[in-house]
Amino acid sequence: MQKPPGSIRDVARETGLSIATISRVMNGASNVSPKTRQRVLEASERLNYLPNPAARALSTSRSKTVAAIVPTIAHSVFAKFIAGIEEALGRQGYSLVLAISDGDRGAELKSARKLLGMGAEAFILSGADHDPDLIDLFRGRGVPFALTSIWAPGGTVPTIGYDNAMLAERALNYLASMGHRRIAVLHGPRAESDRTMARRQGAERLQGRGIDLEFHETGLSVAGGRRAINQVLRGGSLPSAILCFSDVLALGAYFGLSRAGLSVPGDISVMGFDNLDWARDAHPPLTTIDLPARDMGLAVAARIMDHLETGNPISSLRLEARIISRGSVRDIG
Amino acid sequence: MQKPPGSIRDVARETGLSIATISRVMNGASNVSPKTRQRVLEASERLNYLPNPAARALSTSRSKTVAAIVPTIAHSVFAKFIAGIEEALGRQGYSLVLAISDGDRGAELKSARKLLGMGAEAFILSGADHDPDLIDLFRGRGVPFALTSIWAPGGTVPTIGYDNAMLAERALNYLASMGHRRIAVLHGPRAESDRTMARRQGAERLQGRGIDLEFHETGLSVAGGRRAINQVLRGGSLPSAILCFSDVLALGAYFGLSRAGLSVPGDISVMGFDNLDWARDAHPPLTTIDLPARDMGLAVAARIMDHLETGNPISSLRLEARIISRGSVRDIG
DNA sequence: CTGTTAGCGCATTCAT
DNA sequence: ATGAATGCGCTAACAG
Repeated sequence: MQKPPGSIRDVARETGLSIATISRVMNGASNVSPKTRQRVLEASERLNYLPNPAARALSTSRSKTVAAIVPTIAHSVFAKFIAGIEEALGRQGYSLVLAISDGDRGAELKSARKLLGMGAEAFILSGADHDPDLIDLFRGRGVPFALTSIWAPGGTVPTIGYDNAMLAERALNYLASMGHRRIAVLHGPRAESDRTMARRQGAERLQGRGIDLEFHETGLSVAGGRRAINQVLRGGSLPSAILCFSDVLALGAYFGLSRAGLSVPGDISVMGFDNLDWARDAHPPLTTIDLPARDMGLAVAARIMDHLETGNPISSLRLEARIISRGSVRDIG
Repeated sequence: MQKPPGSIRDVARETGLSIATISRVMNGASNVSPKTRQRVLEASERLNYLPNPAARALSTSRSKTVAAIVPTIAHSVFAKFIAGIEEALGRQGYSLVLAISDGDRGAELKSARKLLGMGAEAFILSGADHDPDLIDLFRGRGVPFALTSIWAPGGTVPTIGYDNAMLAERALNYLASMGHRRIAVLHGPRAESDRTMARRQGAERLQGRGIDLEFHETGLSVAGGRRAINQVLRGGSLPSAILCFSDVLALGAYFGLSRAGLSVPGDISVMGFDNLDWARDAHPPLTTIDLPARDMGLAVAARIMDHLETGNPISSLRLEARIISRGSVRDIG
């Protein structure tokens, strides 16, 4: 089928040099005379030569390939995260192999097996919830990996992300500082995401302490946000603010409220989580928590590559996320 | 660093068989006695053995890896597209290596070189606009590739996508059929996307024929849509409808119009392009063109794998996209 | 600075 | 149904 690409020997023959020298040039070794290097480069160009990656990988037992398994890429936080990973890896000549698990532990395990079998050297996972066999698999083979979107100090595995519980608590405190006492919290399915669970737990710490919380679990989508809003509106007395554990839900809330003829923040305040691209340009501009998804991608990738090259352990990292005050929360204090 | 994973020889030793037999079992060859197969499988399990992908690739000159280079994954049409590719590849044991070009031809070329050098067997590109060197590179090495998001029959390269010009024309015809004669068209930077260009050209075919068109080129983002709306509003007489060449722009339009106190579709109609997840749940629900992004991903992946396995040429495919009438376009006819 | 050589781990003839 | 031997293309010691 494929025309067999030229091998290192062809270049050696063409230049009258040995394959070792060609190899040196292709790997940027220093101990090659400039003239020879030049000659080799030209010949490679002429012969359209490119080192065979499989042979190289076999010889060095390095593939320079890192795998990421994410639950979805449809939500742009993940998209940004992936873009960050890809950018960092690319800068150092690494490649990204991607798999999507749809939040299913079994699918994740299966993907991991496949990717391992394709030569991935390290893995980037999301969240803390994984098939135990997965972790065993990695441990057993000494495959480096890191968990992201969470920060769980003390554990034995490196985590690079945010303190979800704390952020939720802080968001609620912010709303409280604006005078809100009765708050509805919208979030996605807890079963699908330990991040969601952590946020909810963080929020629950405020329960009672003068704050009245009502939780609404719904689908993690605009449709879900809208449905949840309908529920909220059907309730007895309206909350003065709505905290959404994702901007996607907040968008659904916007639409639902608009449909109901309620104005934000005049009638009700809305706060999000993520700081998606459109948040700034929404009407009204959405007050939300800025999650540094891209930075998270850059950070894991950097740490993983460092580990791969130096053997330094992958250290955990807590990323800062700050509240961005825009127009969707009214001070009723 | 890494504990050296067991090799085929370890399994051979453990079972007292030859490496050839182990290889046969690992590849599901038929000519192995069930008992032996069983024995091998157990030993592999026990030794935690996994065939070395590099060695396998070197021996077979197949990596079962397909590369996709997309301009971005931030827009969910692309995210869906990628998800489709990944799903189809995964089902057949292929892996996806992903690179993001940010719409830059040079970056795309560079990524392609890298991915080729990592063993990608085939490439999935977006649109028709690429560095000539890229195509030469593929041609020169006999690397299969396909262009997506466009459908350009007659060309020498396989294209799998939609007829962008025709879709734009059809969208405009739809608006015309609803009585709209004065229409503003919002679109992203033409320089960055030949799809945008094609759509605009398709739209221009309606110029004059009783339809009055005004084009607004802006950033491909919610912010861009909102800015463009401000421009539209500053113009003399208002158009009765706005056609956005992306739902993302339509969302910006919604916000911009809402800000201006204009109601959709009461004061002005809005139509999108993409049918993103939220379109159905927007308020009002967005009338748009449903682009089958996921199907497109499934289709390219399937065709590429078929080519890789059988040598059949990759055939082009025109995907259907239909208009979804929802509430954002009013019949003023 | 350059050449020689020995594997890397596996798939694959060719025998048996 | 199984085994022995060869080579895939390259890197890394070692030799000079």
